[in-house]
Amino acid sequence: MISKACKYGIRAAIFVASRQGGGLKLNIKQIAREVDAPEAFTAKILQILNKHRIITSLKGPYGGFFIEDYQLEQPVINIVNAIDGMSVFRECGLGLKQCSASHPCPMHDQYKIARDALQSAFQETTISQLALEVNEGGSFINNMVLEK
Amino acid sequence: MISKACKYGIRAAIFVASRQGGGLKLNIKQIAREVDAPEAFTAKILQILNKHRIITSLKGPYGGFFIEDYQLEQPVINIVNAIDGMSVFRECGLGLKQCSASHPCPMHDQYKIARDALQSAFQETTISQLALEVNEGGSFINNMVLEK
DNA sequence: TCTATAAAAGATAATTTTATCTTCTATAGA
DNA sequence: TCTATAGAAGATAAAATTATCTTTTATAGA
Repeated sequence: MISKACKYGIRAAIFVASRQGGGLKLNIKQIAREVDAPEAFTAKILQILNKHRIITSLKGPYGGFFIEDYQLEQPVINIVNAIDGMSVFRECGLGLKQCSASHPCPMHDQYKIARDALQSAFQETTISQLALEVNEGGSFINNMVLEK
Repeated sequence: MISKACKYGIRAAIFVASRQGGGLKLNIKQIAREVDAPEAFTAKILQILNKHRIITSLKGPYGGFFIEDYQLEQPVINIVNAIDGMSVFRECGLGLKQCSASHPCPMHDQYKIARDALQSAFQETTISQLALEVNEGGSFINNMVLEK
């Protein structure tokens, strides 16, 4: 579907957004811990997100990651695009190099429905919406802690 | 989304189905060529499909792969299940280990729509339907040959 | 029974993705 | 200006997936 890196990236961006405000900055260690992602790998992903201006980073003491107001209203698909690219939303369900309405694979129509639904899901949802949901306690960006 | 192996497998099964009848058997070389898949890898995949009784194989001279009548009406999801398993249709869109209506990730509802659409696409389509489409010339299971 | 054929099984290799580790750079504050 | 902090960049490693190669097994026909 989408890569693990991309999923970590979305969770990380949501977390940063959920803590936005008051000049607060988050460091890699915190972010990785809170979204249950490997630290060094998360650092790489945050780097990409910063380059694509999805979040913002500042080096040095008191530095870290944060999200600016204008970045909050971006659709989640921007994160997918930054990390995986947009090809998932164009690729053939049966792996053909060219597959379109004019030269379709036999599952083209059915698959397109699912692929378009996926694209809409990411396109129509903003980072701030997800952060809000998490802050309201209705949803989660880390794994459940299992009771013993 | 689904693995390359699985896509090769679906294309191969459709091809075998499209040539079904008259006791005709197809060998690995032909199948791989016709569906534009690497030969040795296709052999492995056909092995899996045979084990799961999605297609049938016979060793030895005049042997090869074919599909029996009862196998033709199977939904394509059986192929996905044989090669990739059913987890794609259950997994969280943001990669959480547990994600459900009661402990959802913030994209749960939107993602579920796409994931369910994908499952339906594979569940509601049979191998014979796709083979028929290919035989009628309306769709393709190999890459277009580009004119020079 | 022997031989040729074709798939199955097993071993190995290449590639991609995920993950980690080390060094470099920017920045704040003393 | 010096030092400590924290991200960026680069190199390396581990794991998973894709792909290939070799050997074994089953089978039809001579």
